[in-house]
This record gives sequence, C-alpha cells and structure tokens, in this order.
Amino acid sequence: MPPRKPPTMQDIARKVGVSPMTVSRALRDGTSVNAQTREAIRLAVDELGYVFDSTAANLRQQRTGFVAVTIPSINNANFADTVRGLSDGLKDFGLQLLLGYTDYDVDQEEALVEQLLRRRPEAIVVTGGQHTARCRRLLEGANIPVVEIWDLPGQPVGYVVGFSNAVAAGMLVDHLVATGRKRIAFIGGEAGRDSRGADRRAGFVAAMQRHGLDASRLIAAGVPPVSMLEGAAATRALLEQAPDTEAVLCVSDLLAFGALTECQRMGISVPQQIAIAGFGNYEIAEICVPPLTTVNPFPERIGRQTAAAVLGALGLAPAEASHRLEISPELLVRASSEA
Amino acid sequence: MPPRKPPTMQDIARKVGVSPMTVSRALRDGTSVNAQTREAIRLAVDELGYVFDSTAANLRQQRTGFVAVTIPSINNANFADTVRGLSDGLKDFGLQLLLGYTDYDVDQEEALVEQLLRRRPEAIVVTGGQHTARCRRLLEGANIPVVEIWDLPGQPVGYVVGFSNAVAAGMLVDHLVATGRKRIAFIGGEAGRDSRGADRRAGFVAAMQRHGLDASRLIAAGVPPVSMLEGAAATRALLEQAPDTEAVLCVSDLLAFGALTECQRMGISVPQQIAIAGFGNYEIAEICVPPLTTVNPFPERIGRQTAAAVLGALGLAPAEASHRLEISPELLVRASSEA
DNA sequence: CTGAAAGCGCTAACAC
DNA sequence: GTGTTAGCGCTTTCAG
Repeated sequence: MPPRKPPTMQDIARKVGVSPMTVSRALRDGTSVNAQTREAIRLAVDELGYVFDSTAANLRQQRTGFVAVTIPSINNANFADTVRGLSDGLKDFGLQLLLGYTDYDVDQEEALVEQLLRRRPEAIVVTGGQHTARCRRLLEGANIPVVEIWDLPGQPVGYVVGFSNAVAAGMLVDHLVATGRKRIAFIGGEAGRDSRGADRRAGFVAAMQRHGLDASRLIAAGVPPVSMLEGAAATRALLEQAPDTEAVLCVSDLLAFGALTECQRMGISVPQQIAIAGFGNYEIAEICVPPLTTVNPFPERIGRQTAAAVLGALGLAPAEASHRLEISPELLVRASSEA
Repeated sequence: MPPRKPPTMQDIARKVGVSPMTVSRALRDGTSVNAQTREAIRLAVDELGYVFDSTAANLRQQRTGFVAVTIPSINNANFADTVRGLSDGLKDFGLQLLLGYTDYDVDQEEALVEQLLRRRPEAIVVTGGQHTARCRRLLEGANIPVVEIWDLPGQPVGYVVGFSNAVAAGMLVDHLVATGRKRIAFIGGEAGRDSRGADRRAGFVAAMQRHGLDASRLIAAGVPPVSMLEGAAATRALLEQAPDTEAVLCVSDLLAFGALTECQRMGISVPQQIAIAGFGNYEIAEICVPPLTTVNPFPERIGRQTAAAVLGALGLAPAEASHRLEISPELLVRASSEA
C-alpha cells in the first residue's frame, strides 16, 4: 500500500463536476450552495475519504486557529487544570491549543516559544513572568496577544491572569503564626528554576520577618519539579537538623503530603507536634488524613479567564477593560494546622 | 499599534539584496550559501524580528512535523508520563506533539481525531483500542502511521504499544488470593466509558472465577475520570454494604489511596482488616502509609516505545520488525496487602 | 448560486 | 553559490 496522496478539493470537484470553489463553499456552512450539489459533494467526500486540509486554508487565510501555551511541566495537576479551563474556553471558537512544556527552564522556554511562534498561533499564553531577553523580544514582536499567567509580572508583556505567589504564601504564614507557631520552616525546590516557587519562598521570608520571626529555616528539596518523594526526604533532613520545628510550609501540596507521610513514618503527630501547610489545593490535600491546610489559586479559573482574555483580544468576544486580572487565592484551613 | 504583518523572506531578501531562495537556504543548515551573505541575512533576520513561517513550509513540503496524540484526560499522571516519553523521543527529530483529550468518550475521540487529521500530522497516536466506526475509518484512511497505546486491541489499526489491562488486574487478584483473601471487591468507574478500566474489571472477574471466588463485589465509583474522592466514597458504600470484605482492588492508585484514607477515617486497619491494591504505580502509591500494592505499566516507556515506532514508521530511525509491542506490567507488592 | 484568476510564504527543481 | 519558475491546497475577490 504505497502512501498515495490524500484527495483534495480538486478531486471532489472533478468527481461531482463542479469547480473547487463550490466544494470549498459546500464544506462550510453559512454559504450559498445548491442543496443537491451540496449533498452530492458530501457524498463524494465520504466516498473518497476526503479530509479537509487546514494547513492550506491556514496559509491562505493567514489564520491557524492555534493558541500556543507553555507550561513548566505536563505532569502537574494545577497546570493541567489551567490547560483544561483554557482549552474548554477556546474550543467553541474553533481555537485549538498548541501545548509545550519548558521543564521549569527559561532557556527551554525561549526555544519553545520560538518553535511555537513559527506555527503562527493567533495568541500565546506563557506560564510565569520571567523570560530571557530574547524570549521577551520574541513575545513582544509576535504581534499577537500575549498572556502571562500564574504570576503577576512587574513589567508584563501583554495580558496577565495571575496572582501574587508571595502574598499567598504570606497568608499561610500569618495563619500558622496565628495558631501559635513560631519556628516555621519552608520547603521548596532549589532557587533559580521555578519562579513561582521562588516567589512563595520570598513571601514566606517577608511574612516571617514581618512577624519578627526567624526566616532562615529554608530547605531545598531538589531541582524542580519537586514532588512527594522530595518533600519526604527534605522533611527528614529538616527534622534531623532542627527537631524543634513547629510548622512546615511547603511549596506545593505534593511536598506537603510527602512531609505528612514522613511524619507518620517518624511517629510525629500532625498537627499536634508539627503543623503542615501546602500550596495549590491539589485533590490530595483535601482527602489525606489529616487534610492539609493550603491555598487555592483556582487553576481552572485561571485557564477560563485566560481564554476570555484571548477571545477578547482577538475580537471573538466582548473584551474586558483591563489587561490585568488578579485572582485572589483562598486560604483553606484544614486539620493539618489546627491549633 | 496596528497589527502590522510580520516580515517574510521577501522582506529579508530585499533588505540584504539577494533572492528569497538564498534567504531560504541561509536559514537552514547543510546548505551552501556564501558565509558573508549568510551572516548578513542573520543580521537582517534579527533586525526585522523575522520568525520563520512554518505554515508555508508545511504546505510546500507536504510535511508538518506534527505527531497527533489523543489521551483520555490531560489531568492524569500516567498519561502525562506517556506524553512526556513520547514528546522527548520525538523532539530531536523535529517532530512536535499535537495533543488533544477525549474525556474518556469515543464520540469526542472521533471529533478530535478528525480535527487533528485536518492539521495533517505525520503520524497519530491514540490511547486505547476502541473507536467509533467512523473514527476507525478516519484512522485507516489517513495514510499515516497509527499507533494505539495502553491497550492490546483485537484488531489493531496499525501499530500497537500496550499491555493487557485484564492480565495485569489478574496479577493483582492472584496476589491477593495468595495472601489469603477471598472476599475481594473491585472499585472502578462506571462501565462503558473507560475501556482500560473496563478491561481491568473484566480481568478481575475472570481471575476471581478462575479461583472459584465470588466476583460480584463490583462497585461503580462514578463517571470517569474517577479519582481519590470517588474512591473514598465508593469504599464507604462498599464497607456499609459488605463489611466482611477482605480486600479491595481499585482501578487506579488514586482510587486506592482514597480507599485507604476512608479506612483511616473509619478506623479500619490496612492491611490487617482489609487489603488494598491499586493500579498504575502513581507516585502516591509509593509514598503513602502504608504504601500501596500496585502494578507498574511503565507509562513513560510506553511513550518512548511509541516514539520509536513512529520514527521507524516514518523512516527516521531503524524500524522494529514487529508492529506490536507488548509491555509487561510489573506487580509491586507493598505493605497495603501484606498477609 | 457558481466559476476563474490570483496568491498566502515558502521551497523543489532546474538553470547558470 | 545563486536565481528563476512553479506550485503546495486552499480561499479572497471579482465577475457572471
């Protein structure tokens, strides 16, 4: 079976005895084509197994129907929820996601953004507000709507749908302090890769200092992405070094759950001996025993709002007045940090 | 700032004083262009902020560099691992994933496959071996390599990289029976949506019958995707209806973890009073307390092997002899099912 | 309601 | 090492 070329509108047209233009019209709706002709064309399409070639249409129309998206990791429920919200919000408008992941690396982000822009997306959504200089130039020069999400960049490229990771981390510190904890540690990934994680750590430090507390219990759990296993290992290291720690704030619920399990293995009771808080409102934080105090950044809402921003920018839906939408994360106090 | 048209090779050519063809050559490597000319073109590219338009090249070359992939859900660590393995395996060959999700629905799969094929991918990878008749026809007629993964379809469309979900579930049953459990329940999503889940249930039933045991403790935990919360709720229902249950086999580790937490809340000891087993070797199964017995289907390996199959089929790498690669899942016995 | 001509931005093929 | 011509499969535009 030699890979014969797929049929084109020409082939349909020849078979039905009309011009390719009529085929083109018949395949879209809202166009005026004789009902019988249209039916004949439908039939021919079926018989020949014709599949519309959007690459050709894209070139001709200078519209691809792509919205490019970069996320740090494909294996992260928070970002997955954002992508789902975004995808669902765009699909009714014929827009399709072109997704890539950066592995928490700005150089990979730069390469990815360039690769994505070659596909001529109609808009581009990037997770985070930190980019290489060239990446920034690429985004600015693309002449398409740019949305930075999951962050509040100081100098946004275009649209922003995000929240302050630092403020959200501060909410957790305030809560832990309010329940009487003073010796509080922060567990996160190594600095320099995950800028949202770095912001959360900065927010932890700032809040601790605001309360006049020692902010030096900072544990690096490894190169992002860090997850449950790293959280457990870091917790063990922490409790060996500083057994008097009263509370642990983790950069994500996944680490926090790892911390919880390590406490269980070490026979340390949570929250009596140590309080644990996470970040992200992952499903596990709600269901584990005890459930984890966390912050909900509304990942899916970020996606939906980003979709709204894109649609507005493309003139496909009424546009919002502001180019900047700040989501208010919600503190969720659960048993893992009870007083 | 009117959205001016992005510069084309024409613009570069004019600026440098060469023909567009020379620009085209200069932008690729392995082509013979005068070194100075090439440098001048590089410079002009930078100055004008030119970004290569692959939509045009795709049409001309009749090659898009896309590999289409469908997965049931974007928010699933197993499929995410497969996608990562696939993406990593393809990217060195200039192939980019075009990803879509089906929401565990064959009709959505059909619509998605059609939409993806319009983009003229060079290969298509679909998760699962069950399709609507039309979807199957689309796949067969696309004249590109088709790979079905995570399953072993009876009548494959093309390539297969998967495993028997039924056999893997049987391994878990055998283990539970070997540790002395007889009254074993199965918790999964409602039938008819998730075919891998359905296969696992079928494997459970077959194995139970093989052991001469009652296979009627089948709990439906809701419409897929089902996860931890559904697992917990289903476990509560199960233990109210059938408190003498000795073991629970769950369709995934996520449900199994939900089951574990429900036991913890109900004061039921695992594995002493009840054994729990999951499926998928998610991170949580390894780290929770007690860790969960499960089966590792090697999701990332599925992705890497799928990449190899695609590359072979496209002649970009040495091809395997067989079109069918069966992965052997590994039983991981952990404390949640100790005798 | 239908068709002819032109062209989207790039590159294969063929000159020179 | 470089240029010219043609055309990928559609759709815009204009004419009928």
